Amino acid sequence: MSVELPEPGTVRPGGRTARVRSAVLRAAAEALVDRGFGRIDLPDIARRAEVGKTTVYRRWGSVAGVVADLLAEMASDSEPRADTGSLGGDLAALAHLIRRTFADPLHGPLFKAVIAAATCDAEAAEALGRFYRTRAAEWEPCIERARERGEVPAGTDAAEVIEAVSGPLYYRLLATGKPVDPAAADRAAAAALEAAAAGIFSSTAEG
Amino acid sequence: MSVELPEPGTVRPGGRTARVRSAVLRAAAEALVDRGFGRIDLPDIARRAEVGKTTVYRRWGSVAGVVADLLAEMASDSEPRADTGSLGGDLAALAHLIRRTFADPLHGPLFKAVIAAATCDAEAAEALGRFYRTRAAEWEPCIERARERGEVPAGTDAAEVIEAVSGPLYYRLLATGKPVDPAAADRAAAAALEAAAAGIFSSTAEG
DNA sequence: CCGTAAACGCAACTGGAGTTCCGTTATGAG
DNA sequence: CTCATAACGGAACTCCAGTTGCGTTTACGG
Repeated sequence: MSVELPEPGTVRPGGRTARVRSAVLRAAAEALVDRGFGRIDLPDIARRAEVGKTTVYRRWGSVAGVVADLLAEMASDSEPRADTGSLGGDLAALAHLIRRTFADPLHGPLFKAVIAAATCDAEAAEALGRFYRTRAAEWEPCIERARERGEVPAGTDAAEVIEAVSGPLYYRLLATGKPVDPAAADRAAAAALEAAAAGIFSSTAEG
Repeated sequence: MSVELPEPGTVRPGGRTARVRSAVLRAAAEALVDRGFGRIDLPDIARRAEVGKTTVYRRWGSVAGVVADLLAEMASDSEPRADTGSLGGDLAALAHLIRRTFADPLHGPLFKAVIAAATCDAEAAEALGRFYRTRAAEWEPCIERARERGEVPAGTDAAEVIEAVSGPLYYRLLATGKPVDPAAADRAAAAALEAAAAGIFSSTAEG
């Protein structure tokens, strides 16, 4: 008697269904870049994707839903982490990766859109959280190697270090509007390194 | 021959005009809190404010416009800065001020809404930038006093220090979705202090 | 207190976002 | 290859956000 309603696209995910999905995600990225999150709607995306708008409403339901799916797609091709031989070098690499992403004419607007979507929609927020957990796990070995080298104390929390590097750059992008330039990236990395070395991010540190 | 078009509300800013403005801003804040930036529109705000929707369209034009004005209003009642006698104490006070703001059932959602508006609308972005410049100027004396006490080197940039404290907290709120708890606030303040003391935010520091 | 015009607000209109219905295409199991 | 049905797409519909026109209220200068 239970009525099962599987999400459209989950039972027959191949062929046309897959083509439609990739067309919609590509169209959404394009629309986000040249109009911004606040100025697009599903008919807009459907037109660009050359797909029936009914389909987009049925499978994604809202712009935020499409963005959440787009984000899941982006998470799958994760950037490789650095391995420069020192924590300072690795953190600088991370900071500059973030900076370059923001400066990129494609990915910059996309990231702002994704953050905007996350503030409006729980599903998008969840997708964004997953994305950053994945990213943090990817870079965790850098901190582990630094611990082995004795650059940071045992018990240093990798996620905290990454947060300290990323935070100021995101703050610039989203809050103050100041440019996220190379100098800002260097400072963020250097500050995080200094704090990590001092044991600020170590759980076994002074209470 | 030049056609002047003053913004509505600028020529006769008193009496009814002022009442309408405060009613609209109050209604907008209420709507933002219990529906979120992505789910409100101007007719919604006009209904809550018991004001003609024509008026709201004429004076503010869009939800982002209302949010920008709301932000300007919020900036005017600026929080007082701390003066605990040590930079560590002052930065911790700042971090906890931010944390309490995010946790506040009124201001928390409001801040997320404001950031979302800034990603969608240039005017809102500009208003947000002004807000943070004001906030940074307000707290700048803390760093100045720290320099006099010899806690940080000369040439330490106050805005950079504030950015280092605030950034990780905003990153949690907007990107990872991890809770902005007291421990996170303490870490952010401690990390910024460590980096500042090491001269990372000093313009005269090692090149 | 009066008069001008700034600002408001009602009502009627319009365009398009979001929904529903149903016929068509084509996936994937057998 | 065949068939059941998942998924798509056109078309028609509804509803309301956003706009316009115009009459009413009222701030504020004199």
